[in-house]
Amino acid sequence: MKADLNPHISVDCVVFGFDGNELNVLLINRDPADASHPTGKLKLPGDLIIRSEMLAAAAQRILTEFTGLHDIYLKQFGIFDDPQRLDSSDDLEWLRNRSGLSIERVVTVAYYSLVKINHSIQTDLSIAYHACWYPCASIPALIFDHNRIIENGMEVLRRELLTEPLCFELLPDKFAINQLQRLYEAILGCSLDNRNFRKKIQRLPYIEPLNERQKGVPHKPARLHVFDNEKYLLLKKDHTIFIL
Amino acid sequence: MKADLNPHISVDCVVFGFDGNELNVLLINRDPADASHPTGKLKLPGDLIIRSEMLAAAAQRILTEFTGLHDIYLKQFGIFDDPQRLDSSDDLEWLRNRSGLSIERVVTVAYYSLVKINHSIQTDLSIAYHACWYPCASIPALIFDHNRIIENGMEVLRRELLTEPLCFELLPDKFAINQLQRLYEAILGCSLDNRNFRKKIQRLPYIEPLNERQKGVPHKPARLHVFDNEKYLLLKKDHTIFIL
DNA sequence: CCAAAAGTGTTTCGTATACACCCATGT
DNA sequence: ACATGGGTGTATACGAAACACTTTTGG
Repeated sequence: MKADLNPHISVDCVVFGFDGNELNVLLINRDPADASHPTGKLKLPGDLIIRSEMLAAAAQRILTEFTGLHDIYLKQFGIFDDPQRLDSSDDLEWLRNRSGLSIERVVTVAYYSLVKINHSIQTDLSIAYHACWYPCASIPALIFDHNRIIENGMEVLRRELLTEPLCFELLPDKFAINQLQRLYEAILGCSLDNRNFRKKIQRLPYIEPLNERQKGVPHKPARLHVFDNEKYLLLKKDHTIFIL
Repeated sequence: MKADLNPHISVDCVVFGFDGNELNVLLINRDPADASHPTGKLKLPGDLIIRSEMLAAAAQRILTEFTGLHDIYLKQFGIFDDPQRLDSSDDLEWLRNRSGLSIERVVTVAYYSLVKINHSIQTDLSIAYHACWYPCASIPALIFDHNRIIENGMEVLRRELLTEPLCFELLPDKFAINQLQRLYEAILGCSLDNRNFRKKIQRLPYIEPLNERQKGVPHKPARLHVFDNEKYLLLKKDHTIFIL
C-alpha cells in the first residue's frame, strides 16, 4: 500500500522473453505467497501509478521490481478503458483492499517490454509473488482483462517486429544467426528458409559478424554477431523494412 | 460545464482533412466567440471524459459536436501524461474555471481521425468555437502541448498510411487515381511517378474502376474508382503492404 | 565414426524504377 | 485552336523465393 497513488490510472506490463525456443510472458501471483489468499490467481505485473509519476516511469518501476533490470525496452501499445473491466469476480474487492483506496474506474495503460530472459534476476517481489515465465502458447486464465491485454500485445509485437529491430532486445548481445531465425519463427509462427534468411541478415550493414564462436555446444559452434544500434539509427531515414 | 466529468482523463482529437491539395487539421478557439476572453488562443477539439464513458466514445462525441459527422475513422495513437503538461501560462486556470472542477493532473489520450472535409457541416459548437481547417504545414501556436500532439499524430499517420488503407477515409467515395496520388504526395511529402503509381493502384483487387467520370472539370474528366472494403478485408491476412 | 547443427550458390520470377508522348475535354 | 490535366508501354535492375548437399565440431 503505497503513499500517494492515483486511483484512476494504472500501468500493466506484458514482459516478453525468449528462451531460445519459444516466446514467454512473465506473470505473477495476485497475492504474495504468505498472504491469506493462497489462491492460484495470476496477473500481469502492474500497479496504480503514483500521483505525479510519468506512465513510462511507472512501467520501469514495476519492471525493475520484478526483474531486477534497468533500462528495459518499453513500448506503450494500448489503453484498456472499459468502465466494466474490473467488475467481474472478486478481483475488484481485492484491489480495493490492497490499495486501501476507493476505486471506481481504473483505466490501464498497457506496455510491452522485451528482456533478455537470463539477465533477469530474482528480487524480493519476484520471489514473494512467484514471478514465472509462461509460454505465450499456453497462458492460463488471468484476472480482469489481462488475457486480452496479452493477446493485443502479441499482435502489436508481431507487427512491429517486421519494421523495427526489436529482436535484439530478446537475444543475448552476441547471437548466432540461427538463434535469430528461431526467434522470428517463434514470434511470427511460420518457418523461414535458412539460406535466404542468412543472406538477408548478412546484407544488413548494422549486423556485425565477430571473430568469435559459440562455446560448449556439442556440434559445430556458430559464428557470433552483434547488432550495432549506431549504424542502424544512421540508416533509419530510409524506412528500412526489416524482414518478411 | 457538463454533469459528471472525470477530471483526470481527457481526450484530444487531431482531425485530418484533405482539401485536394494539402493536409489540414481542424482547430477551434479556446473560448466561445461571445465569451469574456476574445483572445485568439487555439486548441484541438477535446474534452474531459464523462465519468463512465469509453475513451473512443468520448472522441466520437467530440467529433460529432464539431463536425456534425457520425462514424468517423478514429485511432488512438498516444498518451500525453507529463504531470507538468498543463502548468505553463494561464491555460490551467482557464480549464479549472471552465470545468468547475479541481483539476490537478490530466492525462490526455490522443486520437487522430480522418474525415472527408466537404462532408463536415457547421454545428452550434463549430460556429461558437470558430472551428477552422489549418494546413498542417502552418499550424499556429496552440495551448498546452497541443502542437506536440499534432506533430506526433502526423508521424503516426505517415507510418500507418503505408500499411493500411486510410487514404480512402480522406477522399470522396468516388475518386480519381490522380487525387489519390496527390493525397499520398501531400502526406508523405515526396513526389511519385504517375505511371508507376497508376499501375500499382490498378493492380489492387480492392480498388474498383467505375464506368463513370468526373463532371464539370475544364479538361479531360478522370475515371472514378471506389475502394471495396469487403474485398480488402478478405485479403488482409497477407500483411498486404500498400504503397512505398 | 557418428550425431547435430552450421554453413554455402544458383536459377527463376516478379515487382520496382526510370522515362516521354499522345489523348480527351471545356472554353 | 489551345490549355489543362488524363492516360499509356517498355526496358532494366534488384530482391524474393525455391531448392540439397557439404562442413565442422564434440562425444
